[in-house]
Amino acid sequence: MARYQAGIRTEARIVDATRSLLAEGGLEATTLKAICEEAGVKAGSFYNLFDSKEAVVMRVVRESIDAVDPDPDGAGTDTVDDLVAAFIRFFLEQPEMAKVYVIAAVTAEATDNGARRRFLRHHLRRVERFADAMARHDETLTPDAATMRAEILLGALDGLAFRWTIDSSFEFEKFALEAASRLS
Amino acid sequence: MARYQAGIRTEARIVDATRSLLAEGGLEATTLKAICEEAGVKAGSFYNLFDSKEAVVMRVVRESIDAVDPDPDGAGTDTVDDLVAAFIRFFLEQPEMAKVYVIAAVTAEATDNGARRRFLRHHLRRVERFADAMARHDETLTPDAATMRAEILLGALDGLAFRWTIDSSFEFEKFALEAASRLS
DNA sequence: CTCAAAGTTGAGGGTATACTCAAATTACGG
DNA sequence: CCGTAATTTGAGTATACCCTCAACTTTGAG
Repeated sequence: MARYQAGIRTEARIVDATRSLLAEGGLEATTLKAICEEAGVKAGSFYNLFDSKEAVVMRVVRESIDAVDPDPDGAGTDTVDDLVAAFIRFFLEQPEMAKVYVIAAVTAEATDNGARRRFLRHHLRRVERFADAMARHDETLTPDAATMRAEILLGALDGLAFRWTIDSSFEFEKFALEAASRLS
Repeated sequence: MARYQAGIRTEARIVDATRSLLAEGGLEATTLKAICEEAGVKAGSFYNLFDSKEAVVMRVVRESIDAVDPDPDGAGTDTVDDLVAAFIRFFLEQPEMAKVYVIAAVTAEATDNGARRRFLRHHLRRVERFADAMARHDETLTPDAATMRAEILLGALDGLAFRWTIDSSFEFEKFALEAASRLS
């Protein structure tokens, strides 16, 4: 038998609650208790719909990243500038979410539940997107050279974003754009 | 009355135990219980010598970073290459410690106990070291331009190191050196 | 309607954490 | 030695967390 509408609505409320808590107070504020209270649901209901707290957190983070994708359909029409702008937008518009992403990625290494591999896959896809855009713009670029440039540019963007998380007065956008112009 | 030798030795044992645990299993393995067991000390003794678990962890991380400084006395003789090499060395030789540094820096933002400011101060000092070394090498560089270059280079190094923490097969050193040559 | 499956409840299990403190013990200058 | 202050003990406190489960209610297709 198919799912009931009630369950689907509850799931949506839990996801919304998680997103709201993550955006406002980061991972620290996003306890199971808080999620359930915000969603108006008891713990048992949560575990009827999700395997773990981590599952819903990862889902929200993933959705947030996808939401700023300049080319969600993978049509191959995005430029490096588009991609850099999307990256900057993610960090400026959703700083707490970005921090959760960083923390989750770093700590995922300890727990071998496949989270690390997911992060890596996501990163590699992003590298590929950047490299493709670079190759489209400069046809003399070999694939390997494009990949290297993409890794370094993404590294710089990640590092500057990290820099900004520990000092919100850092002019992240300015430095990120400068880094992009030097590295693409 | 002055400190007893016993207390000084106990403090050293606790620091050693913490360093060993951090290096082997990261923050996750470094619980108060584990520290006390490894050091052969009860919890009460620990709190007679340290204000908190965080205090000893931060001390060990700081000492580890200082241990690879190419110019500990600040004589102003270090080159950009020296600084980059020291950075790479810290991550390659003490990967768990590096991860602890990253996690602590990211999560420090939530807790306002001054940890964030310490990280920022440390970063700014490093930026200054890089910028000075750049300015010494190229005297036409204005201080502002040198600072910007230093921030971007350090951002790239941080980002590539982060990249490496989620995939140990990533050729961190190769990419870091390439980034340094493109950005300095 | 019926009734099986989907969804919900909510108290509490299990576990881990950092940290405290009054009392006992030890170090060591005088 | 003596006495004081440094050190150590270790059982506990306080707390927070994620998650479970058996009983109950609601849904909606046939």
